Amino acid sequence: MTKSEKIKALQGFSVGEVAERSGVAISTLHFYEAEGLIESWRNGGNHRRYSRDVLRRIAVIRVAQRAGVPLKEIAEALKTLPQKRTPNAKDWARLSAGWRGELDARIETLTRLRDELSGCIGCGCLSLKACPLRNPGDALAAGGSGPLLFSSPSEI
Amino acid sequence: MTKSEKIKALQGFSVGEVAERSGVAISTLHFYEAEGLIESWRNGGNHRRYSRDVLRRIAVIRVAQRAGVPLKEIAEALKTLPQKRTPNAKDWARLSAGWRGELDARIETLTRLRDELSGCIGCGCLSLKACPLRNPGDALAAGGSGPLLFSSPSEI
DNA sequence: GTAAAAGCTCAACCTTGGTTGAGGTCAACG
DNA sequence: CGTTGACCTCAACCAAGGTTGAGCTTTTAC
Repeated sequence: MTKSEKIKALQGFSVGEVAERSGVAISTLHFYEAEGLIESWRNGGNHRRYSRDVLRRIAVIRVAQRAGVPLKEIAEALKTLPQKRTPNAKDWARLSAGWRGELDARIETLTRLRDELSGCIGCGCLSLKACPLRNPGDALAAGGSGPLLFSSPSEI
Repeated sequence: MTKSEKIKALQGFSVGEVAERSGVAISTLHFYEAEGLIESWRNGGNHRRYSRDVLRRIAVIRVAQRAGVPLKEIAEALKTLPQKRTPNAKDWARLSAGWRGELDARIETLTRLRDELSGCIGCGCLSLKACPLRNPGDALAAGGSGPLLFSSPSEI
């Protein structure tokens, strides 16, 4: 860390600096703070100051969003990070591992849908009684009590 | 088709019947009609009447939604269906084939993200300079002019 | 020392995909 | 013929994830 970087670390980043370095709009940073996703303190003139850690936090938030995790869930996960010390690699890895499961599930759901869709392109999608798309696998597997798209195959 | 089914076909389904047979709320059917996704005519008392075709249309809409296609795009695609005759299996298959491409792309994006995330769980996600999650592959591949998450790897 | 740039708060607005409710009409059953 | 239940329209509301703008203060640069 250079001397000027040490000063930076003590004074903190301004909201504009964080926006530029993270690629996130200032309004989004305000929004994230209001939603409890990030934190800041204020300087004498009521301007926000951020610690260096906020950059990694924002990176994690954006990755989780890409994985399809809603902000509220991300906020919950971030609250499980240690408050006393700066989170380390292991802490971040724990969050990632949790989200990987959700991501796996989403990929599997979409992959199943794609396979069914592929089959139906060949068979005249949605026109045959046996079409799996008409009766989503999940609802069927759950015992048929789910909200079936069509109550009887003869409907179409 | 039984005799009563023939009468049904002439008179059309009521909105309540379509809701029950399709598993979609009445308010949603009104909404879909307002958005140009489905059509109806009116009986003497200004009540909506639907042709049997609407059921397949709704099935297709819901499948496309599951694939992540926004309603506006679905509406566009549905407008390419023949207006003169009842769409046949080939017509529906064409739409499905188009959406399959989008679905493929979404699956690939998520799969790449998962693989990167997996790597980072092992490596101490987001803490190392080489972490691919910090600099999404797409932006990099596009020539680096995209909105990079962090301008310099040394930021974190 | 002054002007521009950056920051502040708070409320309003945006899109997507619908749901809810008020106030009124239509239809079907007994 | 009356009373339910189904239907109508239109406007308001919801959640998520932000963006925009007005009006005011602070900081920075010349």
